[in-house]
Amino acid sequence: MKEYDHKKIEKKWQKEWETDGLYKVEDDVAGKENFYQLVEFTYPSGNLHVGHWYAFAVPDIFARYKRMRGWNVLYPMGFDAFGLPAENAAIKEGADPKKWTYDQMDKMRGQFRSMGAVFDWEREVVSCDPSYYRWTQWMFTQFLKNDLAYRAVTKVNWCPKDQTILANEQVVDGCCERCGTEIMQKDQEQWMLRITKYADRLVDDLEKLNWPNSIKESQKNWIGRSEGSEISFKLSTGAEVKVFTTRADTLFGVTYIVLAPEHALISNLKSQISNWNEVEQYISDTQKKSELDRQQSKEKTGVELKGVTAINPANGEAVPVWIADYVLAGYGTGAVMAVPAHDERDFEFAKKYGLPMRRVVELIYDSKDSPIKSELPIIKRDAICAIVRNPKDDTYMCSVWKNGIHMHGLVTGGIDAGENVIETAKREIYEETGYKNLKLVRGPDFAIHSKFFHRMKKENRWARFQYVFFDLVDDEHDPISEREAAIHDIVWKTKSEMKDFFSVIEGQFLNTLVANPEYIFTDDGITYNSGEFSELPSEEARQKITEAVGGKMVKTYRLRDWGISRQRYWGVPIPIVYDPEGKAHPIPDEHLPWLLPTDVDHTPDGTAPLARSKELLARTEKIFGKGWKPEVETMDTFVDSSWYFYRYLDNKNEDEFASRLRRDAWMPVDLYMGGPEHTTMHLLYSRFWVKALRDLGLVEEDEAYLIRRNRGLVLGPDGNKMSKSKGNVVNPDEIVERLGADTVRMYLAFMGPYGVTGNYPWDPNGVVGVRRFLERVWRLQSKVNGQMSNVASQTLLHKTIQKVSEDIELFKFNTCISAMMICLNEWEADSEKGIAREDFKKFLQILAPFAPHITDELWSNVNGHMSNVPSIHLSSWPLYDESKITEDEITIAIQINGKVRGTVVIPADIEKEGAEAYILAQESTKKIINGRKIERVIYVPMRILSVIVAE
RNA sequence: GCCGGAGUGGCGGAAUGGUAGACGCGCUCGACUCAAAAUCGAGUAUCGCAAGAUGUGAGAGUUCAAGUCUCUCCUCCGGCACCA
Repeated sequence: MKEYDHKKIEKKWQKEWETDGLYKVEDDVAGKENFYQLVEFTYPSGNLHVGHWYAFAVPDIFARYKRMRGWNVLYPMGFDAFGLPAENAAIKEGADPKKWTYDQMDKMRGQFRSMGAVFDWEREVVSCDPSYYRWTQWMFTQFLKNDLAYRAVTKVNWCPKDQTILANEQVVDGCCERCGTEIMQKDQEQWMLRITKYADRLVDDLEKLNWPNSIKESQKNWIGRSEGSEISFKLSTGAEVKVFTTRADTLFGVTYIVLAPEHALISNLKSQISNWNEVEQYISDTQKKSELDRQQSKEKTGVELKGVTAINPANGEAVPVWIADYVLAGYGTGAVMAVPAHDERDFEFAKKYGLPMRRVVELIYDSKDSPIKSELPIIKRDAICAIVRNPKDDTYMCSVWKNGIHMHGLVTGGIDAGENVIETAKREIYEETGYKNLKLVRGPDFAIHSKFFHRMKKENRWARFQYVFFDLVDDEHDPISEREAAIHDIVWKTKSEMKDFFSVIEGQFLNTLVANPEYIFTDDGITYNSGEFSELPSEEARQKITEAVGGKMVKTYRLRDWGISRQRYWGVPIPIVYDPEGKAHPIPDEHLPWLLPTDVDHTPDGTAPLARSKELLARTEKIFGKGWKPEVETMDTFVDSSWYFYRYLDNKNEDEFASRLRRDAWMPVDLYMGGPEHTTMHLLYSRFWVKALRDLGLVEEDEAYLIRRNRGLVLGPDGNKMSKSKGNVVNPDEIVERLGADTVRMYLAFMGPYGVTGNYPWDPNGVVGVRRFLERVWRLQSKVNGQMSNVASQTLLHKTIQKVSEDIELFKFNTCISAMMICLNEWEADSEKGIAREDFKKFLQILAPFAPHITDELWSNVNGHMSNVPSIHLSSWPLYDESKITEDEITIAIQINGKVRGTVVIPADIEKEGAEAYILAQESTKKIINGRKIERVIYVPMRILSVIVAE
């Protein structure tokens, strides 16, 4: 037997597969269903790193498995070849971006081939190729004609280092996602795509996708839909301000309104504003602040617009109008109504500037101790709840009810006619506890509404307890009446003890109140002090109040339209020309592709390099006439990747981006595996793109990716993210050279489950472990003989087939490999008997997707080239035989009082009742039970016998 | 702060509510060898000589039985964040 020579074997089979066209994919194969598996096409960085292997070689296991399962699988490959990195690298090396990119792609194709993946290179897609971007341009013109693309002046994110505009999605913490430079805000005209038109569908359609919850939630967060009301406030000047609020239920609590400094109305009010200088100063100060500064400044600032007031439409009250930069111009209506009693930010602002607050929503809860009885009427009461602190030891007065009527645990009582809250509280404290020297420290302010059944009075109560806080002045107290003494005891509890003492809601609320003197109530509750809208649940109040003041319920989104203009060279030219009047026209279809000119110095200087192209201008004038000017901006590369999966289907089609026939054959993508970094960018953009194409009647589906799985990250051996500066980069070429592609593929699959976002350090020893496994498989061929397999090894094999078949469907490649290792371990331990050829062949088949080269070699070796199947990869996935998996004997664990004390082996064919008696009759069981009285027996077939005995 | 996810040996990780730590790495001992590597065999959660006890971020709960279910809390990762 020769040694396992991975180099020779891998080279041989890669060549063989290519010669035989083994992985060429037809669109329609009789008797087979199509399966479209996708991974994001890669950027041509010029060098394949471990991340690429993890991204492409591991999913290849699944693609190969699906093929063996009888699917016609398309798992294509291509290059996302436009964009900044190529351009920057080219500039750095003084090379032409095009040449540089094509050179890198050549290098990478060779590296990709060493993976032994099933890519059909005939279908390759290259986004910077005119045959591709012709369709990117065409789609843009279609969007333009259907009002999905438009040109507008907007605030844009400008990266001073890369000298280009960035999409919101490309700005992270106020810095450029790519180079980390702090971005600037700038007004600029650019081409926009109307993604906001799809905001609702982008949220709602997530429902039907088999995607991880985390991606769905991230996309929802990103879109940031919030449902609220738009309400108009009339100003004293006659103008009107619309505000957006999600809390219309608090409208009666408005004590001022705030406009964003950029609000368009402000300049119109100039003549009425008495402190205009101050206002103007504030606005210009705000404009000078960078976005980052504005986000990070915690201290709220603002200026009152003196001489102007706003009328609260709910109660006709005049309230002051302020401008402040905590209100964002770009969200909602750029103006808010301020309710300091129920909003943290308004509260902070009001506190700083001495603005009043008014509480209009209170907490309400239904008692769980004593729930109301639905057949009885509910009687409302005003009541107090006294919180009495002993300042000496910081404990609080609580009462323990002796007769089980416990409802509150504090001193409470109804307010009598003509009595005020403080008097009531003092009277109740005296009656119940005898203490008489009290100092009022706070209240009455907060109130909570409690609905409960009053057990002594036998009636339903809806009590509004107003909280009053006292400190004990001294310990002096009188004896209390016998009647009071009979129902409760007074105990003193610390803050933390109180938490456990009360029912959950009450305790939490109380603790918050006690701990935080500045607590404000921001939750939904029940309205109060709100005129005819009082005592309504928040939800209901929002609707009724909005309607009553002539407002409307609206949805607002955080998502902005997608700006696609880039002032760089290496991208798709935006297919637009301007006539002599400056009006934009799409380039007609017959002039597409609208080629990227080559006569350009593309050193970035903040202006679009295409503006310097004589070639482009000349072409424009030649086709459209003198005075016409070309658009000089290029497109964001996220446009290219928004539709690339269609082009794989029909990459040579010159008449359409993809024919209906091909699209019907393959779309939607069945399985999309990729990186978590694409969650709110590529995945959102391309979902929008597909929906837009569908609305234009260009495709059938409105979601392109049925199943999405995000992969994890491979870290360096030191547990850190691989980076050149840390010197922890693992070079896959070197490992492939030394240990083989099969080993690298399998090791990456073995590190942990695929399709979950986890981080796995690359363990150099771990790779060797996988290599050892393959060597042992290799050596096992010498034990293969033509004999019938024995029962034990068959049982093992079929269990292994079952485990691998099940786990591979769940992308748990790690446990598949583990199962195959177990099988090999046991076969080896028992190897004198030899391995039946048929068993070994089945084992190779389940290993084939993981290690395609070595298995094809061994397959041809054990078959002696006599097989009618020339490659193992054309064979069918072996099915396990249920009858071979069942064991004759099973091991049952014996549990005594919940603890495992031993095991018993029983014949597998004993019925449930029989088994119980059989196990109990075993000597070993009796020994464990040791004569104790059996009180209960629970038998779980195949697993465990749980015995409860008297101690 | 809000939303989502995760916490298990020295490490990566296994465990339909049913014998926690499979499999791999590492480590220890042994065989082979002049020696080393490779390979093979035995062992490897913690404490304990052992019997046994303890153990899945912390604490409660449900259950005959909890890594798994429920609640509270802590830590880490991802998304959003002065978003009204």
